[in-house]
Amino acid sequence: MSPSIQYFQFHGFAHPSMPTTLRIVEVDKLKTACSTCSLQELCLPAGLSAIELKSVDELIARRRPVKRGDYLFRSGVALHSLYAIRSGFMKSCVLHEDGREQVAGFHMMGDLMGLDAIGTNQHLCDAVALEDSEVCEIPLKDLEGLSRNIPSLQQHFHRIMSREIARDYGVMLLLGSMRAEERLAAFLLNLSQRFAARGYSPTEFHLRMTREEIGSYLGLKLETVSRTLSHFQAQGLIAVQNKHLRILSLDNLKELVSHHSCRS
Amino acid sequence: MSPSIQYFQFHGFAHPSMPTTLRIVEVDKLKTACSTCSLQELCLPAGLSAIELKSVDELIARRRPVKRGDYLFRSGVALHSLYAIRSGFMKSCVLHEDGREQVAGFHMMGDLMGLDAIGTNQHLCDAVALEDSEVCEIPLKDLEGLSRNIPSLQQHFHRIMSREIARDYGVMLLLGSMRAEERLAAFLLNLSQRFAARGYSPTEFHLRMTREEIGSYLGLKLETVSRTLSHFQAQGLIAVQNKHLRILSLDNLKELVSHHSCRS
DNA sequence: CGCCAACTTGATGGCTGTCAAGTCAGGTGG
DNA sequence: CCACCTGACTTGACAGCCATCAAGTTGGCG
Repeated sequence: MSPSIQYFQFHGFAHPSMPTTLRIVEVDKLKTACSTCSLQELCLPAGLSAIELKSVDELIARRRPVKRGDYLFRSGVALHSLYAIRSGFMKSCVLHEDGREQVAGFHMMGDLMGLDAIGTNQHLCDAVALEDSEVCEIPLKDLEGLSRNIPSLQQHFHRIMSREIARDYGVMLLLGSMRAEERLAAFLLNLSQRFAARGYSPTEFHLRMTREEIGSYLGLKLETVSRTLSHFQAQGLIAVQNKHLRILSLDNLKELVSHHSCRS
Repeated sequence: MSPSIQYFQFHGFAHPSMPTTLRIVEVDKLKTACSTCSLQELCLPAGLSAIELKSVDELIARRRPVKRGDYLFRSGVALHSLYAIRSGFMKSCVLHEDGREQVAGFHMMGDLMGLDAIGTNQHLCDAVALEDSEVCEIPLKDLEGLSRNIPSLQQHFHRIMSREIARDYGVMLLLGSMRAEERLAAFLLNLSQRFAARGYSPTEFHLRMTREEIGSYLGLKLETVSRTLSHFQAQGLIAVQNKHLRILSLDNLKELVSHHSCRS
């Protein structure tokens, strides 16, 4: 699928088997830099000039693979870096004191994770890879330092944090005032949009998460998610088999979300 | 209650009846500056040195009164400034396309409003005063400029945005996995904490919002809010009469939130 | 082939939304 | 000062949506 060549070193990062002082520079190192990354328009460097982009390249401490099921970070640990997802798919889970757990979001390429931890310098949620992924590690201190010199970087960073707040407002609206069908329709449309923004099909994709994780995110039980998906399929809105999903009528789904019948 | 003296001018702001070039400096002008504001530990300038504080003073474009029921800003309008609440109580409402509306948060002294608008340069929610209030207007561009020169201001601004994200995660958890009683208990405890942090009684306060607004925020109907409050009262957890509320047992309320029986 | 997690589908019950009626508080005008 | 009115609130009866419990199916993997 996407090129999965392992680069030994990027910036200040050496392969474990190498002395840390030895830095191996790959011939095509630039291919892994922000300046040549296909996600640059979605990710942190969006809107920067070529020169500024080079500075951001230097910001990335290293790229780090995260295997499916592994934690990128855990709730409670100190914040070191933010993480930009380069490839793959992740979820973030908020933990309640009493063990209650809820999926707070699903994250894909170009998304920045760890923003919630800046406030306390301590991660407030777990980040788990739902498929083999790769992230770019961005030390917060370095980012703050650089954004003092590059106003457009500073602004874009603020924009990213603000967008996260706006996204949360949307989720709050969803959880607070929508019925099961509307929630699921909104969820599918959201995934559709985000895949489309990344150059994938907006109508056919793979659900990387389980029904239970979808339910947790939407405030529903997994049985309700399953039932509702079946219902959508019976109505001819989607075609779903296991984790493979095809949207047959984007319009009808959209109508479902805005044509809320009850729970005014 | 709080001193409600009207200062004609602060920085770059003149009373309408005065020529804008004339600046009247009040004798006790300093009393209205961040450097002498009692909220400084809660608000934007938290953690700054005395010198840095003076720079932040200059940041405040003006103070602006907002009467009960008035809008501080409306969804859709361009973002000019962030607003720090100096006194009073406000709500923010997200609007769904189809007219559905939900209270996204309640805000009191020291809170910063408008953070969700940075992403699009356009406000995404309405801000309405629930009682006569006063806000400090902070032009975003100026704030971004100053925070480039004062790292601790930059960090604190990031902290504030991050805290907002963390708060939203809490609300998502509440909306997604709690039952009506737990939601309301969590809501009352949250208010209690915030009042306490501002030097008010944590156990006795005035509910500035209607039952309907509480319900909207918590994803419940106003009848359910009313019933649950009555239920709490019958159990001896609170004493409520109209908008006056007294918490009789903080511990039992806390237990309610963490001792979730159902909806695992 | 067999096991297990993930999923589907059905039956039942409870929480909370909906509808309705009545009470209360605050403000206005006579 | 009181009657009146309106919006906010309370309380009750009922119903619907979704959680819960349960059983069965599917798919992936060793």
